[in-house]
Amino acid sequence: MTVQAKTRPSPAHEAQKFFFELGMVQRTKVGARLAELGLSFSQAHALRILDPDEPMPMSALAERLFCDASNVTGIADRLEVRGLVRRQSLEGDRRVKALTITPSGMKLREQVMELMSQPPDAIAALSEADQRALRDILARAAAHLRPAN
Amino acid sequence: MTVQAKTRPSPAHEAQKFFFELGMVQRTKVGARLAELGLSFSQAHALRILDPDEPMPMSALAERLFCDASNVTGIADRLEVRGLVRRQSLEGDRRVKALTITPSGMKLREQVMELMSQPPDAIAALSEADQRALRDILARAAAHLRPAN
DNA sequence: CCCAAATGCTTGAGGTTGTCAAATAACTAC
DNA sequence: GTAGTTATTTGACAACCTCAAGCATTTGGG
Repeated sequence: MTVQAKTRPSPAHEAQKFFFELGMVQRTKVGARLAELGLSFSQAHALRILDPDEPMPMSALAERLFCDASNVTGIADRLEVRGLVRRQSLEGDRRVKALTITPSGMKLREQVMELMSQPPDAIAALSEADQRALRDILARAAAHLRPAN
Repeated sequence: MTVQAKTRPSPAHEAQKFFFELGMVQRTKVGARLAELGLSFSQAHALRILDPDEPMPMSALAERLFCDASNVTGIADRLEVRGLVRRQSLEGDRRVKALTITPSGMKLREQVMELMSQPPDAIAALSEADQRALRDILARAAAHLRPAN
């Protein structure tokens, strides 16, 4: 009998491999399209997170971006210079500066949303049934993100 | 009748949203674990791509990393300084420098493989059936990556 | 054979992201 | 009101990334 080098990877492990591969390709494709809009990935992601109707404190944005608050300063700077976003001291607590999207920022945000919510070709090429099943499974997985951690 | 603001997003669009969310969380978690090993994401990914048995030209690595060749110079530099990797001029064409993993690099590579192929908690928490279905669907999706593009 | 063009890598300039520690300003509680 | 917290900023530093230019080597045509 031949040597079995390793036990066969679990379904979750194999899923992870494909997941990573798809994510990597998508990230670079999206990155290229964003560059055409003059946006970095982080800038675009920030623009996407900001609520058009509700100014968001920079610390809250940092949390959503999973990064240090000092990092948000730079990102906000670059967005503000381009007139996409405005810093607005919160009344009641002038320490916190909330970010609002300008009309010009809203226009760009639309394009970013469109671009980044587009599924990768590899997923768009799946059958209707697969797409539906994928959505449902990922929805269940994403649900596990909230409660535990 | 009420105004229907937008048409309901397609399954693929919704799947993409969850996909992105899961990927984002996983990336930061893995990034933190890699930092403990003293590796950046790019360095770890490079280490993972390198074939332990077959020296890989730097240009080939650049292609796999979806980045400019000049970028690989820096990444290889940092890996080489730490003794994880060695540059080796290819005999037959001394222009190309192929990267080989050192024994010390192999040890670290093992840990990186272990770490990065671990599925995120959110996926590990799925039922066996879901994990299997997810793997199969993603495998079909990933298959679309090769031929077309 | 020899020179021009192509190829693989490196270098340098310039920009973004990211972290940490320290500074500043503003609030809160005693 | 003073001491301690909290939100943002600043500065120092490192990694990543791209582009253009440079260097060495190889290749191909005359």
